[in-house]
Order: sequence, then structure tokens, then C-alpha cells
Amino acid sequence: MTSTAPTAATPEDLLRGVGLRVTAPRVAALRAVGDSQHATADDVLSSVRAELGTVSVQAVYDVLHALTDADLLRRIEPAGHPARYERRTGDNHHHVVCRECGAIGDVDCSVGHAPCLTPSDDRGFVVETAEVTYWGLCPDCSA
Amino acid sequence: MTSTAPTAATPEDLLRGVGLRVTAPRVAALRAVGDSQHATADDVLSSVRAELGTVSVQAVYDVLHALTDADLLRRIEPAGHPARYERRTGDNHHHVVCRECGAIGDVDCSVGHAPCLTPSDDRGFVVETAEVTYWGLCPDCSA
DNA sequence: GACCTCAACTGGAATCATTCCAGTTTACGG
DNA sequence: CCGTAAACTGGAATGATTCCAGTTGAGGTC
Repeated sequence: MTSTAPTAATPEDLLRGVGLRVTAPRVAALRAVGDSQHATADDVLSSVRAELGTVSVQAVYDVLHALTDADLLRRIEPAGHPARYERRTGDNHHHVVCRECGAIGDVDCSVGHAPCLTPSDDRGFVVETAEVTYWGLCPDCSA
Repeated sequence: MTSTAPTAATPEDLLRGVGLRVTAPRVAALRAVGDSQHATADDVLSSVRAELGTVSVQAVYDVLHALTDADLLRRIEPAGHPARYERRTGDNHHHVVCRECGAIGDVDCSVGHAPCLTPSDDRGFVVETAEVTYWGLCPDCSA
């Protein structure tokens, strides 16, 4: 039982919706990320293998890339920790990352309307996105 | 020797100031990072070797860690790119990172007083720092 | 100014997430 | 039901960084 959002679309529908072929690894991966918040590629690999049997490492990376490119998943890459994936896309929310174990929590943009979104001086860069990361210790590790 | 203004501290003074032994690799690394803004470990390795001859890879990583721990350097770790180091520490300024080449620019905190510094909901995490990264294309790569 | 000790350095092997490659399978439009 | 591009397989390679065991040297002590 997943989040009963207005978009209660099945993985199959989601894939078709963005014009991607419906394959077992993709369906399984999409479900795996939905079930466990902020799963790593390795987590996804385990889940998918548990469900389907033999699936190559490469397949999972391919799938995660395809889904990320199609905006069905969002990739989070905290410095010093393997990348993690989540289903919440589109809303620009941020993350708290545990320095110890790499655990991640979602944080909605506090000031309401994307605060730091425009740099004071863009240094000639064409800025596309702003990303806020909070670093600290998760409940478990701060014991 | 000439005891100059406190702001114009030599690498040697900086090292002694934080209680670190003064060694050739450290002095050279400190200078290398100061000269080229946002140098990678590899950049530093090259500079240090150009100055001193043979220096081990490990020595440079050790040095960069020691200097970062002592707050003489700040480490920036942009997702998908090797870590970079800078001399500006203490002030919480942020960075623009080029998606293409990994080039980095400094950005002072726009809204003046650390805007997103407190998450709306800390999820039980003990939050220590907030980090803002702007992603885009540098002047060269946006051509 | 020689001595001692632990921090710092050497060099080579190992790690880990991720990607590259060449060949095989499969979804799905025609 | 067929053909083809897109997906997947499995194994080797990459690249930044770290681990390890042994050697060197900075700087306090006498």
C-alpha cells in the first residue's frame, strides 16, 4: 500500500505516460523506490532481484537513469555517500542528510517560496537549479 | 623576520597557528589552493610535485584532510565531480557548479542572513549546517 | 647539538560506486 | 507474426579515494 495521492497510477501507467517501454525491471524498480524512501541503487538491485530473480547490475543503473531522465524519479547525491532515489519529483523540496550513516529525510522549503533560488551574483553562470542540503545526525546516530 | 599584518599570514604561520607541524607538502599545498581557486586534489598534487619533486598521492590526501579538519581549507564535493578545495573558510558562502565541466564559482548568501538555514521540519535530525548549491553552466560551457 | 618519539610521508594494493563494452533478448508498432 | 531499436546480460574497466605496513623527519627534551 503506497501513498494514495491523486496520481494513484500504476507503475505500468507511469512508464507508458512518459513513453518508456514497460519492462519487468522498470516496474519492479519503480515499486522498490516507492516502497522504501530514498533507496540506493544497491537497495533497488536487492528488491528487484528478490522479486524477479536474476537481474544485472547494469540493468538497474540503466533503469534508474531512464526513470530519472523521465522525471519519474529524482536522484539525490550526497557527498561521500552513494546516490539515492525518491519518487517525489517536481516540487523543489530539500533534504537532511546524516553525516554518519547517510540516512535522508525530506524537508519542505521552509521560507515558503524557494528562498535561495537566485544567487546574488551568478558569476556569469547560467543557473538552472538551486539545491539545499542540511547536514547533521539522524535520530539513530545522535545517540 | 618581518612580522607583517595578521591578515597576510604565511602558510607557515597558518600551520603553526592551528598547531600543525610545518612540512614542505603542507606549505606547498596551502599555497597551491590559494593560487588556483577551487583546486582538485589532482591539481594540488601537480602543483606540489612541480614545486617539490616527488610527493606521494597519499601525502596530498593526508594534507588536504588535515588542513580541512583544521579549518584552513574548506572542501566542496559536487555530485559527480571530484572534490575541490578553497581557502575561504568561516563565512558560509555558497557555490555555483557547472554541470558540464565542474567549474565552481563563489556565491555570497543572497538574502543576507543565511536564509534556508533552519529546516521547516528537522525530522528528528540534529542539523549542523546548511549548504546551498546552484547548478548550471559556466560561461565557457554555455557556448 | 644530538636524541627520541610520534606524526607525517612513501608506494603499492584495495575499495566502491558507477560506467563501458560487445553480444543477446524482448517490447511493441507495422 | 516479424523486424528493429531499445533493453538487458555479464564481465571488465574506471577514477577518486582509502587502507596498509614500513620509513622518514619535525620539533620538543636534555
